[in-house]
Amino acid sequence: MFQMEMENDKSNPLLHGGGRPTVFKKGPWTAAEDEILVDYVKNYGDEKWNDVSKLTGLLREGKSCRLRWLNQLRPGLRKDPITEEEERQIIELHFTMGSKWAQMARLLPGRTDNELKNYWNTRIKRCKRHCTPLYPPVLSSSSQQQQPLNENQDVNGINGAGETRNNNILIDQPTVSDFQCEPPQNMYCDAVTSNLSAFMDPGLPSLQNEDLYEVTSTDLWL
DNA sequence: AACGTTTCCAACCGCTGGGTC
DNA sequence: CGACCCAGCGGTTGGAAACGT
Repeated sequence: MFQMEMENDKSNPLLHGGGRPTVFKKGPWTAAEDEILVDYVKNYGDEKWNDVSKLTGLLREGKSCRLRWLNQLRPGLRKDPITEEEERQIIELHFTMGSKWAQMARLLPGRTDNELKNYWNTRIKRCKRHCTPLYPPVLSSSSQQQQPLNENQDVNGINGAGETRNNNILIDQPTVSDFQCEPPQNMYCDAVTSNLSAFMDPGLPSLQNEDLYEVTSTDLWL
């Protein structure tokens, strides 16, 4: 058993004198630590994270073990880059759910909440720099229509966390003032592009001579 | 080649809510 | 019913890699 092996290994730096250690290791995980954690989950399941150090001698906080397992080690995780289709889904989901990363991750098999959060933070930075909208007008304009309530919404429009809502849509995202430049008074986007692909890359030119749709700053800077 | 900037991502921190005593 | 513990979650940070000049 891995636990016995570890306890007998006097040279193992991960060992401690029994019980829960008072000081836990931090920083990047080693392959050896990963192996111990995977072994623990095989034997005890992916709950009781505070027992990991006690049962395996691993000098990691339960919290850290849980995170490592969920985000890196558990089976079924996808390691490939986020696809265009997934990007569309993330944008749509964020538009309707706000920053509910864990809920969003459940709808995107193989992706983790951390991954989605990282993606979105990068997107925010990119949009700020390019002065482009976080959400495409296609979504923004549809917000004027009835949307299904999500489970976190109350009936008042503003919740206790300071999040505001547009109709029934919970929105917690950077405000206009968070962006480096002023929002445009108006802006033209290609309405023919009813899917979101034109907005995947904010660097793409959006001005067209034909089939233009005027997007107000309200649409763009919710 | 060197340097600065941007992007990506793993990991930590602090808070919250549910369960238990 | 309050105190405590713990799992879960979202926000944030920091380092490495990639990219641009």
